[in-house]
Amino acid sequence: MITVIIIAGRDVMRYSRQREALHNLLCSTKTHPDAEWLYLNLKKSLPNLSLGTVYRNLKQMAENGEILEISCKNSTHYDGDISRHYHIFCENCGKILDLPREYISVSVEKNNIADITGYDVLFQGICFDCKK
Amino acid sequence: MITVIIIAGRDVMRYSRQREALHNLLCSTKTHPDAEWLYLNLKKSLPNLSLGTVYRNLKQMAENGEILEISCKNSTHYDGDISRHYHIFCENCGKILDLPREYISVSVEKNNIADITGYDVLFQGICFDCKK
DNA sequence: GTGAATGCAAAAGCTTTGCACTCGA
DNA sequence: TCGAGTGCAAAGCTTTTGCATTCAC
Repeated sequence: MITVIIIAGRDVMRYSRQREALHNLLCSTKTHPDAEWLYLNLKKSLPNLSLGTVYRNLKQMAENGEILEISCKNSTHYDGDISRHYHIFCENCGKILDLPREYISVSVEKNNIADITGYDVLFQGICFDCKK
Repeated sequence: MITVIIIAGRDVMRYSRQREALHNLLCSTKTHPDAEWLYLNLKKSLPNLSLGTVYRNLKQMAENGEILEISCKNSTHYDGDISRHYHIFCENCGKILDLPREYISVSVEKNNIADITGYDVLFQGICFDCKK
């Protein structure tokens, strides 16, 4: 008899300087950058960094729930803040801003279409900087 | 004295068989297709149709508010139903389903971050078909 | 007739992937 | 040591664009 034990959950992950730097940078900025921006900014401290590594790690961290992915017009942005909050896409300058939870209330009733496991609200608007 | 009158709004648009077919197809399906699907399905009745034309018209119609754009993981989907409703992305099969307005309530309070002009809620979940 | 829209194909993003090498445990 | 993670470059997708041609008005 053969017993196969499948252990669910993420694979063992080794420490990597690149992934740590990526996570640190993402947590220290509020600009919701894309992969390209992260790559260019990390190049300063990690000159050998490659874009493939950035994408690989972002994908991995997003799957593990360590960071958030924000799907926006034709490109993906990332957020190191995984607390429940929402985003506003400024139609004028393209920036993505945080909209804290207290401004919004969302309630979902039971339905027979799907079991809802989560949701994301992306607002459109004109940010305070652009209004001026 | 020179008077310049700027007329806001969309440019004059000529009728085009391709655009009409695209809009008809989009309004007659509930599957929230992407450009590729629309292209392949219209090829049957418009054999000379090109993918560039599909993209050009989708972009144009979305800008005019005639159709909706749904930004999803790494590709854009479209919806011919522009009435206020929400979407569920099934994490199992990848389908996008409609979630009628009555199941959801969203309220946004005044804030000093941005003037909010609209929003989109994308739910994640497991659809009824996949649950079975 | 005029120029908006098309078809085609090339180019331009963005993202993933194969492979040899490096480095963490 | 050994295999997960990296760097590099090529490939894969999706989307845009330039240009000659077609077609709506």
